[in-house]
Amino acid sequence: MEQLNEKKLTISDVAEALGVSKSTVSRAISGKGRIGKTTRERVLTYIEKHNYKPNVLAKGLAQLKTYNIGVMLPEDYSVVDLPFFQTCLIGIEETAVSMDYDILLTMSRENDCGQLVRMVENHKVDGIVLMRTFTKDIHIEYLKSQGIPFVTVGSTNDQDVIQVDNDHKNACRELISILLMKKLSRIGLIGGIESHVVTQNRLKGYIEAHKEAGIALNQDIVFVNVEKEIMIQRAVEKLLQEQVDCIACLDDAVCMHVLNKLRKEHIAVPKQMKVASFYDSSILENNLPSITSLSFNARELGTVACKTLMELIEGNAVKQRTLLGYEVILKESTM
Amino acid sequence: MEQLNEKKLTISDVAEALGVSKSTVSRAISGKGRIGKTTRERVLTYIEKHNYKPNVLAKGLAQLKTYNIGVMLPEDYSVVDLPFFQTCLIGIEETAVSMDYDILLTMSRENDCGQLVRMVENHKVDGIVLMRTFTKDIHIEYLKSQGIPFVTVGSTNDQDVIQVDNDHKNACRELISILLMKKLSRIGLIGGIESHVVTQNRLKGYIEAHKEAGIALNQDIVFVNVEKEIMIQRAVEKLLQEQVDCIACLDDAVCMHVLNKLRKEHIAVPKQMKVASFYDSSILENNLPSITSLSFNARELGTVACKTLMELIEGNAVKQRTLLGYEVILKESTM
DNA sequence: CTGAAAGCGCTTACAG
DNA sequence: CTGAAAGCGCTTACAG
Repeated sequence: MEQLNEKKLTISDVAEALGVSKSTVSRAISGKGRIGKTTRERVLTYIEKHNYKPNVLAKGLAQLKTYNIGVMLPEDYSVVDLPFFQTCLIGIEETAVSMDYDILLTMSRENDCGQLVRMVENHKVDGIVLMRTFTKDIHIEYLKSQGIPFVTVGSTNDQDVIQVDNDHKNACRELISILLMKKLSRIGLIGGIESHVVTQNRLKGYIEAHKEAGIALNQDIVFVNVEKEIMIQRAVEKLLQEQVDCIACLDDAVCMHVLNKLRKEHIAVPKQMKVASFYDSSILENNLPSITSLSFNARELGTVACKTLMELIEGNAVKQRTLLGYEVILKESTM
Repeated sequence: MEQLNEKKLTISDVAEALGVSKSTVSRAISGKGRIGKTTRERVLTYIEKHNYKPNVLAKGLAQLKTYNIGVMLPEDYSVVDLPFFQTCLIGIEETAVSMDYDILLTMSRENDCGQLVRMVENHKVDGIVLMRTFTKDIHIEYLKSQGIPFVTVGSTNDQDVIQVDNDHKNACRELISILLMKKLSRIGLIGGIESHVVTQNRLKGYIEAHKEAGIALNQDIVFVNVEKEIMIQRAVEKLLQEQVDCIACLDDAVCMHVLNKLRKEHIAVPKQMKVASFYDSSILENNLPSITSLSFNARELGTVACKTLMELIEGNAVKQRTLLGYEVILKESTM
């Protein structure tokens, strides 16, 4: 590490110093091609000692690879979602690094894939992870048109897209089933953006759980596309009028607002109203009472997404859709 | 955009199609070197029409540049800090992209600079932005030893390090001064990690404000290194015993806990106790009462940091330290 | 098992 | 103003 100002070693330097050809050095390092065991070890010892590191750029140029994967992070996500993306990103990064890849980060907005186009056209990445999906997704359209390897974190209905997601439908179904079994037969739903595939999957789970329990669905207690505080408050008011037993929130931001509203109305949780959330961000962590919720392993999601992308880049076959598990965490708010 | 499966154009293809040399094409694109106006336009029109994009890898290899900057994000930050880093990152990204650079993202832990070393040794970046600094910072040590361009977001006492930060000392001084002028002469302080330079700067501001107001400092109402909930609760108890007029929190996570504790103790804010925070994350956004706090422009911070790094990479002189502004936002909690 | 050579797609002195 | 050539640091058929 003392090599301040010392010029970086190249493969030629190593070859010259050892009296072998560049090809030999290259083979010793990559492990590809036939090479004598002793030669190999001489090279390895030398580069170890002199801290030679190949220039990934040059390597990439020769192989027409970049050893970068692009990660598209939504630019506009809220505090609630941040920990999820952060943790997922850690999973991606760890996996990438373990395969000697790096992460090229870029931000996306729903209707602008300029950054994505730029990254692809500039030949800066070998593949891409899309961290969010829309029902009509121009990013996906573009990537498909280019034939570049990519996977999405989160589901799409597009059968051609390689995707990795938590099993939101079954997670939801299970949580709602449990609540229904607790004799909470009127479970209100608040939150979620309808154009997000995940919202649709959660709704499916909600519906299935009711079907399984033989309980009729009541559309009047389902409030989708409700995200702003005022709208949430109104939704809660209506749910109170409808005398639901429990309010299930599509995410923690919504849940937070629901809890605030209930506090204002002097409705005690869980005594007078049960509450559950389909998400478990750290934002609700310290709430009293503690909140029953679904829990997902974001890091694992990142890991699996990245591994899948790697397979894709290397031309291996992968599952078109990978669904990861979930946990139902029962806490005070539904006791 | 219809070029699915069509092979990427290279500079040779363009040269051949136009009956000129590769050098000419290169010059037309880069704008470097003498070139005839008409030739130049012919080339530009052609590449525009056929959507030719230079291979940045090859360009980089020829120039020994990568057109990437590395951004080190702390891996372990909390919900409170996330929006800050996120917004700052957006500023960095926008600036980088505008200069045709990309962001190589990596995570750091306090005592592990493995990822950083990897990124540098693999020749993957032309410069680096460190998103967080420590008083004794191995990342900084390493980068200095390598002589690679880098800037830090956040302050260091190291005079050799190019740094960009908000003026936390003066921000703090001004907020505390205002509070002191409001006849709140006993202002307790809670939170902050002493080894962070920012904490030291905030403390300096706190001290200066007292000096200017001619009010004696009282060490008994200053609680640094208090981060966990239980410790914060104890600190609040002690501050209540000491009968302070106001509690100033080093950040919003701490403030959140302070507010919870006060609520538990049935102390009304602001009636019985004023509260202020040195930070304005969105986490406290919806609090009632609204919380007086300092406000910083994270995006601008990112922009300036990135611009500074660019100058550095291009070998231009830059200010060793750039201090950006702040706002004091007075709200209900100190009324 | 090893080497010489061509090539990846660009840039940049050097001639002309 | 333009071109031929060398070079950036690697990889990889092709010979031997």
